[in-house]
Amino acid sequence: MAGFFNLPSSRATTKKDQQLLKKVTQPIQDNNIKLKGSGKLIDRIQAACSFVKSKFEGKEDSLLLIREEQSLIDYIDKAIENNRISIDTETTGLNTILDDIVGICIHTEGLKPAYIPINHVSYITNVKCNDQLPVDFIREQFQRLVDADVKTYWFNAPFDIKILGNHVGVWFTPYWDCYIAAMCLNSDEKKGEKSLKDLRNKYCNDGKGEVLTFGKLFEGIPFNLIPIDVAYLYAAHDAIYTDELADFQAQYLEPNGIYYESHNMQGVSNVFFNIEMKSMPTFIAMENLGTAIDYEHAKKIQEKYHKLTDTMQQNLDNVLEDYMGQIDEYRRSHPGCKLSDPINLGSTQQLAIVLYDILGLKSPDKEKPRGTDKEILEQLDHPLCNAISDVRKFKKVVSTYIDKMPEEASKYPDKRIHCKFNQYGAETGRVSSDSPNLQNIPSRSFKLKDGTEIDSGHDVRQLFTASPGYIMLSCDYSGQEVRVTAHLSQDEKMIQAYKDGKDVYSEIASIIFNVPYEECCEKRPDGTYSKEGKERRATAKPVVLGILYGRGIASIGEQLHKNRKEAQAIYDKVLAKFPGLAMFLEESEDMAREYGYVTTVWGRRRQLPAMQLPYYEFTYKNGMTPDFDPLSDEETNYSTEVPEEEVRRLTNRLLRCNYKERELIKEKIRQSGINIKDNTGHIAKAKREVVNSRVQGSSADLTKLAQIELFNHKELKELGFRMLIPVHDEIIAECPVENAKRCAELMSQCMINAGRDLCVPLTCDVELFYSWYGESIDVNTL
DNA sequence: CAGCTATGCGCC
DNA sequence: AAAGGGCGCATAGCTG
Repeated sequence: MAGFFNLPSSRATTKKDQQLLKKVTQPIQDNNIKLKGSGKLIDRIQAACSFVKSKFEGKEDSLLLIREEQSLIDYIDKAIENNRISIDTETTGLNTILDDIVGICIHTEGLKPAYIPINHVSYITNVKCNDQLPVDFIREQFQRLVDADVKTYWFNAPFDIKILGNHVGVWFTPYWDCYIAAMCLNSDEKKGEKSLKDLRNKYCNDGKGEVLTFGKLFEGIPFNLIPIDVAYLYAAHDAIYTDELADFQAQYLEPNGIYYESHNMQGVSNVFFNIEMKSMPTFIAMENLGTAIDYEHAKKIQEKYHKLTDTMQQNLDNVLEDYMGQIDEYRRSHPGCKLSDPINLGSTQQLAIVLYDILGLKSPDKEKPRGTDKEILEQLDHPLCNAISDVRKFKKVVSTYIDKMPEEASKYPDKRIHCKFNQYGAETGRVSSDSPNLQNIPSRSFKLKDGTEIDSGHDVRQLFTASPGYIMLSCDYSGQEVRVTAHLSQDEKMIQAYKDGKDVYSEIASIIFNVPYEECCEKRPDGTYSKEGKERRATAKPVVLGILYGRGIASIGEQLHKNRKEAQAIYDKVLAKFPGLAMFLEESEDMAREYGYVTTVWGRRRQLPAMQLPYYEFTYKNGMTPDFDPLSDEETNYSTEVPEEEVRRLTNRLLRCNYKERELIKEKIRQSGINIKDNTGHIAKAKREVVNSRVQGSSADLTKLAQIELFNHKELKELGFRMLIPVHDEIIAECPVENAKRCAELMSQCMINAGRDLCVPLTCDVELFYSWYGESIDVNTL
């Protein structure tokens, strides 16, 4: 294995290399790969091939190409014996359902990394290449790994697992995903530098070899067109990189790892193995199953919303008519201005010109003098702004949801919508979703300027429907984040409130509105529904979350329509009522400052390096200290380092003065030959992230634990229960209609059980629908 | 032409 | 002085 990395330099350092690289990275002129005459593509393939071959000359024997049955059998035997294998797939694209598998890279200790070609096609004849093992045989062999429960190592496991599942027919349960491990170990891994190669170079390369940088080589060339004898040279790396990276990570994450104890990795290891790796199959299952779409309903609302969009656009055009004179006038007097012809009010730049330069309006938001967001448009309350607001709302909902969802689903043979869940989508540990994002589907209605209410929440959500014979279940944690906060803070009053079956949002609403607790609940003590109570609670909710996420007093006041003083009083009163909460806010900050990270209930970490930065950093310009002597030979003479004492003095001076003075003092310091790096902004942001990360991260942990519980529940499985979409504190699922009652009970029970480690009770609300957010079905009527 | 950023906005 | 956190996506507009 060590010898494998003694490769010749893979960087395009020679002139010839550079020319070759340039050639192969030229854009493809003709994307129609079926066309034999697509000369450009053929040129690029040939160029890429000769480049790879020249780089690997003489090294072909360090890699194994598996084209015979016995060869694969032997390899699988060895992997079973080792109880470990790394797997990586090569495909024609990134869609695990629509694209196809091209080959598989595997590696196990004691054998060379190997490549199994499956679907390579000659780029000249467009005919499938010879000597590729049949898929049925590969399935049989890989199934042996599954049956023997061999530990499988991957990078971005869900992708490869779905590819192998959908196109080879074998479903793996992953043991180790290096990507997820990397995020658990350092959630701060820089964006865009999270690829296998990036991470492997960062942590395993120790300068012992150059980076293989021909990742771009095959960009735009479908991998199945790369000749096998070239493909295997390139492809077999990934499995071995996976191994290297996993070995590095295991030093921290495996209980017998050398850094496990010394770095207190118990919590992180728990999150990796018992939350992340265990919940991974739940995401894989949801992505592959997808969600049914109600195409009839889609057609109906498409008609309705397109028509209304046209009406709104027409209305805007009419209003605009009145101002065309002024606009044309401006065009004449400002040649070369950015107004297009015809004018595009969807452009924020052009709209700003109209509002602020032509109409002479003044932004109500001092921070955004040329802002055009909905708050500003609303406050301007100008006929043009009002018309634009209406158009925007419709365009958003039509383009992002109503037109998009059916279109997205139609791509798939099963006509269901298959999004992607990014299990570690947020640095806090939250899941995100894309292609399409199913976690931001409208849930509320919006109002038009004329007062008409458009119920986009119901209209759009009902696009998502239960499979035939099934019914949808939606179950959400009530007050998930605040309950988690009660546990994290160990605030006795909060805990007691929950133990008494009270709602903390309502408790805080009673402080804000200065009315008894009972008048701040959605339901009165007699069980009847209270509109005012619900509203008060609903007002308190963002205030509570605001406090948790470091929202400023002024901003809280704004939301409550109170002045700064009143808002401060409310803030103080809330913290006085829950002293443990106040302490939690402080202690979390201390934790971040001391360790550089904060933790969740279950041990997840989020790195916040800004918390350990000094407020200001100073360096002497040009490395010249004030006593710089150009004739001196002493090296210290060139130091850029400002003495500690001086740093302290300057920092104090900057911190103590007010905002106005600060810029002046900064300028003075600069003039004295010192550069200033101001970290106060980063630190302030990190301070706000501190508490949020703990609360949001713990909530994410809890929801993932719930998914695990639901997925592995034997009875639920037998009842045909299956999850569809997790939406942060809520899980959408479906089950056969006849099992609805039992599934609803179990669903709620599982989700509550998932939080058994918390010191507060949890409550979950289940609802049943035939379509998401459609008419609520009473279990007893089924 | 793709790929990037800025702005705005949907959700929890 | 004032500052809410976490996402993904559509559109406009710029760049290479």
